[in-house]
Amino acid sequence: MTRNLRAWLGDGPLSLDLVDTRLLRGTLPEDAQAVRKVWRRAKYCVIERENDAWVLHFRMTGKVVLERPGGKLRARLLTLGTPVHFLDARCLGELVVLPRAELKAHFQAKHLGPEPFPEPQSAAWWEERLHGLRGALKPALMRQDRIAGLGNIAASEICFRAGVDPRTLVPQVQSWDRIADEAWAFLHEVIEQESGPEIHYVNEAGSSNPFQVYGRAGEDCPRCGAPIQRFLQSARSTFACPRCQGA
DNA sequence: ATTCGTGTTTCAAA
DNA sequence: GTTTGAAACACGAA
Repeated sequence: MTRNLRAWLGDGPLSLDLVDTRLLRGTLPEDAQAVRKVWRRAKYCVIERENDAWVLHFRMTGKVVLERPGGKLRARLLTLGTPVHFLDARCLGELVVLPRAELKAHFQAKHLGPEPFPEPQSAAWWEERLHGLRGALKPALMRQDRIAGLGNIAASEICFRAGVDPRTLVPQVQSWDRIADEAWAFLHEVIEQESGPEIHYVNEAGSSNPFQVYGRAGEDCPRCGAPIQRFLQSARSTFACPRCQGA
């Protein structure tokens, strides 16, 4: 979505047409300031204009699209060209407007860990990032203050691809090398997969499930055919293969 | 007809 | 310091 926004917004004047006021945190931005830069940090997308910055988060169901919205429209991003629609069925997403000068402090306050992508990281790096945690691996992978940007789906998929039981306690994890490789591979693949004009979420009507285990409880494991299990970890659904992952 | 569950984060409390 | 649970929200499915 950050790539799309960068292309769609260009570097001309940008204005906000706020449809649902709950989306906005902070005061209404000035009209028509030029876009300087569009970038991503963890799951936040940042649009820097001349004097301010818009920090977007899509939470569970938010997305930006170009085409006429089929979903709940919460805001429009207006450029000289085609408007960009911020859709969000549940409206848990947010658009934070703040002076550009406050951007650094804004992110520092979030205590986000380093990025696992696009630069690949080593086995030692993954182990070090989760060092000191005593709980299960999968919730640990989702700790944004340790490693930024992995969510519930990524955590399940990475554990599966690495052949590790998501309930393995972090101190007991052996295959950091597999985790390092498969985490990068998953992120790379899913970003390529989702590239295009619109993100399609798994639960939306008519969308297919591109994942190997997520959302596939009861289906056959793509590697060994055993039925995929679903269980809860920290109140989030985990999907795993009982045979491939010893789960 | 209620309850559940949901690509997330934050805050309080155990 | 680490881990868990609830809340913000809307809505289809169980």
